[in-house]
Amino acid sequence: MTDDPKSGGATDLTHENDKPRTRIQKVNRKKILDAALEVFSAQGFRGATLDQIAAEAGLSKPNVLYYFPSKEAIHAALLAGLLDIWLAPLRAMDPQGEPRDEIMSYMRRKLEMSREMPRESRLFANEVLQGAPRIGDGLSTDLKALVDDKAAVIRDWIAQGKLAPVDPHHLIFSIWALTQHYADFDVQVRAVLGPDTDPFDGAGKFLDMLFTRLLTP
Amino acid sequence: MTDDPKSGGATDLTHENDKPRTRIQKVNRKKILDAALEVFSAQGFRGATLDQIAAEAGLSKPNVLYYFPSKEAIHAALLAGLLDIWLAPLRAMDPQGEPRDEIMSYMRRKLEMSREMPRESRLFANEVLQGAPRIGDGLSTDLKALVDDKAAVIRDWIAQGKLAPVDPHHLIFSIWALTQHYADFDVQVRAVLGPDTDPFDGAGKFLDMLFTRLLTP
DNA sequence: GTCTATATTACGATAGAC
DNA sequence: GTCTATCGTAATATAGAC
Repeated sequence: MTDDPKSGGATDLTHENDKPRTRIQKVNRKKILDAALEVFSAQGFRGATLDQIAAEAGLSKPNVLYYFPSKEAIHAALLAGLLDIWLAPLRAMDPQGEPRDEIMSYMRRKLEMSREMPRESRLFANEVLQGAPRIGDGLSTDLKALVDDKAAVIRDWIAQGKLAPVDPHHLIFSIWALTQHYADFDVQVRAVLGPDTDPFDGAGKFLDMLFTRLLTP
Repeated sequence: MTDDPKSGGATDLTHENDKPRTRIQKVNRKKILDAALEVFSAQGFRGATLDQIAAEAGLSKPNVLYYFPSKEAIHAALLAGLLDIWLAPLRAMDPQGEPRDEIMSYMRRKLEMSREMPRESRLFANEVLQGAPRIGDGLSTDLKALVDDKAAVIRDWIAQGKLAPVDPHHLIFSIWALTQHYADFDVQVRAVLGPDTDPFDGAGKFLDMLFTRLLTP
């Protein structure tokens, strides 16, 4: 890995720029957060142990706690940026754009995130499924505000006859449900399809057809 | 929520008739399983504690372990019947019936289960989300067999021009995803819709429209 | 910064009185 | 059948040497 302080891919939840850090601090924090994402997303918060995270990160347990004050803090650091990353594609929906293109693009981008970032999806699913104890406020403030905003946009589009009349909120829920399902229920989907079928290939075609039919006036 | 020993209808996972038991055994086993469903579905297996289950059941912890040999055994008892209950509506899909009616009825019954049995839905979601460590085999055997069977039925219907051409497996996945979302992500849905809107009313209308449009040739 | 050793609690499960 | 008391373990977190 080359020096590259400004780097940070799509999956970067590390907030490495929040505070000044030495190089080794950045590297180790990143190792820990990646390991924690692996373990928390697969086991949930309570199911995960610091031993597992330390092993996955290739560090000793006390060393992990040298970089983060507690298990809770590691989890919080992961969740902190997640909602923003998760909602970026919805935020990008352009009121000036062509309605069906905008919605189809959103859906496709969301499905792509399920394929590329299944651990993040499952981390989020674990949190919400258990009542969102550590992210709950963000749902009824930030999330609700954004969704209400975009729902109003969709409502306008419908009023202008550019979309079939559908409930905007439930339209958005349906995109979440259908795309995240392929990340969150991955084992079930693969168990049903068998080992030789890629779930996302079929999902892409199916969801294209579904939303085309749903949205065409 | 924990009392009411005489109740017990659609949600009965207790298998009370498996072995002969005295009346008090039946009552207490049922209390424990209901409490365990409450706690496991909200916290996941590892997040749940016997203390919580015992408190919810109104029994002491050792008394809980008098009726079940271990925490694991309580969880297993809950999961044992769950897959069957969960798939009963799909099993009921009739190859002789009118295709769109059959699929619409399946979807509606599944949405109704999300409304009436959200805890069971979340218990299942927790299990699958974490890789189905305790139910995995059932997915690639029983579940796959049933879904493949019904997928063949749907394929026939399509070949006869009675349905729009859609991938049968992904059609079934879409029903699961869209209906279970309202149980599994309940807190999120309610946070977005606000306290005065019933998610399931809107969901029923929306999903009726969605699947009607999808399935009409 | 990193480690070994350890303090401390929480939890699953058992013993044994009643 | 039910309870109090308790054992043993595993998990979070800290102390302190290097």
